Amino acid sequence: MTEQFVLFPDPPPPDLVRTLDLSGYAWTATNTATDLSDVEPDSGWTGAIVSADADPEKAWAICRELRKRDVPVEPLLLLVNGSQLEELQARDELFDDFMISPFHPRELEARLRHLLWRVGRGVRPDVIEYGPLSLNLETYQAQVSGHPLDLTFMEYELLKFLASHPGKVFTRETLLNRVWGYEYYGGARTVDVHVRRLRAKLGEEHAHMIQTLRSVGYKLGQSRW
Amino acid sequence: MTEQFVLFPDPPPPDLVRTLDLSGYAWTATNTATDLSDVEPDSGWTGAIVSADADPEKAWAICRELRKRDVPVEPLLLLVNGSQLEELQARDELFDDFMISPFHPRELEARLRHLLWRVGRGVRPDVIEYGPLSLNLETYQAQVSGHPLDLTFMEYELLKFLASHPGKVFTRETLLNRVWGYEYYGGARTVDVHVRRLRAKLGEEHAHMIQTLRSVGYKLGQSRW
DNA sequence: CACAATGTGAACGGCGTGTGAAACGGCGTC
DNA sequence: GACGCCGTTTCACACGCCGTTCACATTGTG
Repeated sequence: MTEQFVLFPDPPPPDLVRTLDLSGYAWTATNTATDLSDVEPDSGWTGAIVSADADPEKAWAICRELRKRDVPVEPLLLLVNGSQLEELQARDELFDDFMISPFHPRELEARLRHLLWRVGRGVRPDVIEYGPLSLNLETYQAQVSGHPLDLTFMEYELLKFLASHPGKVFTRETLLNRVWGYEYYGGARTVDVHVRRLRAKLGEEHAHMIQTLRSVGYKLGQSRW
Repeated sequence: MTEQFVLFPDPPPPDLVRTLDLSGYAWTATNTATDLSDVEPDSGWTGAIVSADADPEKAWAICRELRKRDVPVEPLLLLVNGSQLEELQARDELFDDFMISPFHPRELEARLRHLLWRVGRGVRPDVIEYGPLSLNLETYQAQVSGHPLDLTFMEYELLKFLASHPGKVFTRETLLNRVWGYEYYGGARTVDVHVRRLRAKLGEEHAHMIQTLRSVGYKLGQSRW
């Protein structure tokens, strides 16, 4: 119900308005980002759609304003015409997605839906996924490639922490601090045993997801470069 | 820098190939995700571009495969035609961005650039770079001109220290103190052996990056004067 | 040419890690 | 309160990597 988009400019492009209305999205148009706070809904803006068609310079300014707020407006969809594609370069941080106008109404719907899904996932991750691994944080269930894993509490916590930072290496010391707690005082070999059990439960096929870095620690998966 | 994209299907759409070639992106086409590991570059795939135009069902299957790997392929750009936009619904997790074909070559360029930028900044690049050399301090990965190096702990530490001060010459004594630790007491020739192994692993092409200064010590790279 | 410094190959051995099993401790049941 | 179960921690031992050292070859320098 409280889907409220910010639109630029005011008045917005007719085809944009038409599609939003048909899709059931509410919107508010503006020409200046400064006075946005006055009309901002309590739940915050759902996102922004900025058309750079008419006044590109001002559109970029609006984007910057929207991004500079205490709570940046996300997602931000940019509408450009074909000749403006080069302008996107070196401005990657100012928008989340873009679309070439004139556009297909269904494309706008699809992009908005996908953008909302993406930010929704980012803000409140109730599941952590990495490759074949999937951790449901609400139900404490874990599975690899569809097969559920019967993990104990500590095993789950360790795997969750590793999967939250894929590719990053953690020393046993760090793992003890972050997973077991700062007040924990015990042997570092405890980590080894839990890693061993995790590998066993991951199965031979996925055991290598947790890698050992000799005289350093452990990491889950690999990040490229 | 080896930018290597995975393309589906094989052969890929001609306009896609043409644009990628013109933009200077390397690519590999495939019809099955299973045999991808055989041709995967050492540095991993840069991303994937899946065309759902010809065979939508198989395209979705490919997307799932690419996402379920131990190292998920990211970013994944989906190519659809206008009538397939509805199929995107409820499949948000299978792609990062989509584009309607036929497409404007500049749009493809812009989307790829923005996608690469996004995934690139997603992981905070805590890396040391010097020339073709690149050290990821978080994952303890090292590579020269795209090829990963399989370094041991001490080799990595030594290379990291040298790369942190490019062009500067260090005596064996200094290296022992700074890399091995101040309390270390052992023969200085240990450094020589590690330098030798580093040179070997750097490959003949880059072995000269570590230079010997007779009766002084070692340095990495050239000091510019 | 002589000597020193460095490169090279190989071998030793310590130490980090994997592995199996036992001990510990909390918690619920009888 | 005694017992047993289960998750966790600790211990002991074996294995193999890899850091270190040595002997010898090669290169460079006065």
